Amino acid sequence: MAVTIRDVAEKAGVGLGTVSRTLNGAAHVRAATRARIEAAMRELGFQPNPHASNLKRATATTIGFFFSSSHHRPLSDPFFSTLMSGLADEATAQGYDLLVASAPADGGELEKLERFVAGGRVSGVILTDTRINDTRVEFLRKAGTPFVAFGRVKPASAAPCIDVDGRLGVETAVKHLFARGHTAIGLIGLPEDLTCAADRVEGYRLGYAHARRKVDEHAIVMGCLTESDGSRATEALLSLPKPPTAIIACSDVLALGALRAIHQRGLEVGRDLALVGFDDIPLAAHTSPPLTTLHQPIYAIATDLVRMLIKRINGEPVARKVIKPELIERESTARPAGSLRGSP
Amino acid sequence: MAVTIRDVAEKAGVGLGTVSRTLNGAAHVRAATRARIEAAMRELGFQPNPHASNLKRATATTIGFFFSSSHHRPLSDPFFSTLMSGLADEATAQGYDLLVASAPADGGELEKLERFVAGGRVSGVILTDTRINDTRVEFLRKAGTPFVAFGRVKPASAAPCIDVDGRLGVETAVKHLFARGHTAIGLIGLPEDLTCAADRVEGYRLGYAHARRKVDEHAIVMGCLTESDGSRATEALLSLPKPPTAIIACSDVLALGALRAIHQRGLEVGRDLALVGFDDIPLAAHTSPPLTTLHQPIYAIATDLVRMLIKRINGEPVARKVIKPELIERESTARPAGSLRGSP
DNA sequence: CGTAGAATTGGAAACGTTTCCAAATCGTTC
DNA sequence: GAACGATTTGGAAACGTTTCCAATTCTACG
Repeated sequence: MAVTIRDVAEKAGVGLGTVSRTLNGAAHVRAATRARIEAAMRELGFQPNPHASNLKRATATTIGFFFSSSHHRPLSDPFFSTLMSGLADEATAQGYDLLVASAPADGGELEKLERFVAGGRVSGVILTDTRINDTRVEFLRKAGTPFVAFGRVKPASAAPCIDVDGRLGVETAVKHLFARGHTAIGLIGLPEDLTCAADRVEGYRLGYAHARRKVDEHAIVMGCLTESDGSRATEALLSLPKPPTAIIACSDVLALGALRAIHQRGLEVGRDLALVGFDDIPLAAHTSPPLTTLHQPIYAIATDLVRMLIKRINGEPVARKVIKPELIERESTARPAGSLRGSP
Repeated sequence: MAVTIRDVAEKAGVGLGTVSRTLNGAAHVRAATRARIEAAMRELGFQPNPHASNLKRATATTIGFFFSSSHHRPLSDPFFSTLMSGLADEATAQGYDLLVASAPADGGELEKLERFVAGGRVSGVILTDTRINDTRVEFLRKAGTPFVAFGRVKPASAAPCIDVDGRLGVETAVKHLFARGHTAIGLIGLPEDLTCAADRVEGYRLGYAHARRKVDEHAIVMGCLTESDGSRATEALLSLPKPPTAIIACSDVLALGALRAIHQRGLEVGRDLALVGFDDIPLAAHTSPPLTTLHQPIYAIATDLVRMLIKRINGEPVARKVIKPELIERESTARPAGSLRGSP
């Protein structure tokens, strides 16, 4: 049987309470006593039993990360694993455990979430890819569980969140392309139920409005989040009677698909067509040609989410954050439209 | 305060023990009684407190997944997130929680692992990317914690594992390339402390031996696991006095780097040079040209690891598994060597 | 209907902490 | 050195389960 607080107390010749106080911040313990207790702990190899303390405290030092397994985002999206790593690193650094659960968006999501929250299994939850009318948000708000989200949260009062300003991002991209002489820009959008989807389309329209140009509604294709979706959407765009000379894909994985579709048409990105992605996954710098894209600092966002959640758990006020995506210019948009092959 | 087992017992007019038994498999509870108890549970919205049961049972229904954050594999490797998803899905499906922790391979890894294991925080651990003389294996073996690993485990008695037969895989690739008329094949290897690294090099040598050819030691370049490493290694291979006409990269991410480096030299994969990857990440089917690669069923491996671990936790015997990677032929090796531009 | 044996049931004790209150000790000041 | 407040300390009770044993209730059979 493992060594308990009682063994430590006995060995150090003190009471149970004193050992417990030493464990938790050492308030009201004389330095000499504490030293003795700590020595005893070391000597006995004492490890506090988390279950006992969780039970008594009716909470856990555990953060829950909940993601939809089969929603839109493919499992292999580098976005996801970078986020995951940031969460794990920061949670560990802050002395929290990270509990991970997945559920298909369509079925049993709330049940999973309930189990997650029930009995204080976690002290707070992190959501990602928030949706319009997100039932998870509603559920957590009702349950009174502290949570934060990556992606806008609808009743702003429900929880703080980190949101990347996709509107600004796409608008910047559109302006960038217009500045390089493009006139017809295609947009590959995200699944419409994601909060960020509408934003990005809006940014697209803003960019057009700013240039006093009229949006060709056929040049907006809504996709999902996989590479194949990107290819398909690009096919559609290139088959338009008046195909665009530039394409903005709302995620890098979509852009990778676009890259391939363009290539398969015998065209070359950067020479025949411009392409802009969104995310700046590490791979984006390494495609051929390297991809101009809107950078989201995903790892930093992940660590920040953890810090925000912990503050929230501790009852401190936390403000929502909006991050401006930065346009990373690479070769996929290097050539001005006028010099593109096949341009008028 | 939450509703407890005691409230349920009272409401259903039964004793504590009966409710508890109903919760855990309903052994020795009459159907009528159980129905009454379940009704009471539903009515009161009872959720068992996991901390209490963990404390009493001195264990948790929790699986720990431990990964090295900054070892070699980049955070964004799709390999990793696919694995992660498989673990999460299967653990959830089996009624287990998944606890995730990361630590840099060089510092504090064992301390993290200890905290992980201490006090029964997890009932078993899953490791990945096992290393030669892996201290984690040693630690877990000594601690008596059930664990399984993705990657060979050295004292085979320590734990069951799933290993992909990299030797066979690379040998197959070499044979495939020889069969297509190649004579000089470069190999981009993995970090040498990984158990799988040596295997793959060995497979390479076997393939050469089988063809009664002599290995050019300069054609073996050890890399890490990032895209840039792949580029760098490819640069080195292409700068050899007698550059290879085909390259095998020991991971798809490395192959992506190779793809770029080759492209930057003005060469084209599939036309001027053949390329084979390892992993078959989803992207591999979508590069240009699509990548011939050795398929590892990562998601299936992940779910299987979970099942194996649970068996192990329950004391059932579990055998190690060796998976044969399957060569997926795509266009990156489509053309026989004789037709390659610049071939003799 | 009685009885043995099996199946079901009730409830006390225990898991290892934290938390509270009362008791003991300390340090100051008169 | 007495008195007093502040600080430190000890330990019982409680957190919500599980698990055991003993007690009770069934079932089947003569």
